[in-house]
Amino acid sequence: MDPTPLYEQLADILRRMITAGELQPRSPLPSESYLQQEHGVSRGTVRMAMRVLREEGLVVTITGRGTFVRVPESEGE
Amino acid sequence: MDPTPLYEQLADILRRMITAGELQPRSPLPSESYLQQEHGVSRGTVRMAMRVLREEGLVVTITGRGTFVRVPESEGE
DNA sequence: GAGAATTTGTACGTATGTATG
DNA sequence: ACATACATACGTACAAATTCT
Repeated sequence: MDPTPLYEQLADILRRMITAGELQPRSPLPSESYLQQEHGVSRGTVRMAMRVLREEGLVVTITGRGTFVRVPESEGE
Repeated sequence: MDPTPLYEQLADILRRMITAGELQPRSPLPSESYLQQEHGVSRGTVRMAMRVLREEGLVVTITGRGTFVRVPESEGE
């Protein structure tokens, strides 16, 4: 029952890369189009995963730039 | 007793905004995602309400743009 | 500065599955 | 069986911001 949704699975993968230190603070996550192709999911699904991480305060997204691992000390950046 | 379905209720609200002139011809209706959050319903329910209004000829929807109050004189626009 | 390419943001279209009354 | 309502997941189109050539 209730298999974990794809966007949750993708969020899990990215979350681990962050908490494991593979992705350092301020470093960019792979772009949406990359993740889309790499994981064989739609852009909407990628964006849902990103939203999960944003809501957890793990990443920050900037239009036209990308999504970055959040610096712990920053409230707004 | 069949309480009025949510999508009918939402259609009623939007229809009133149009007939009351709050929403002028060619002006955009609130987006699906906005209505979704604002009324606490799913996107499917919002879309059903929109379909009702489209079938009544009250609004016209354009992919990637939005849904607009129909101009009375236009058959196809 | 101009123009193209990249990246994220927003909006609608469609399909499927689940649950409830 | 059927209508309602939700969630997930695919797609297309267009807009905005930034970066690169």
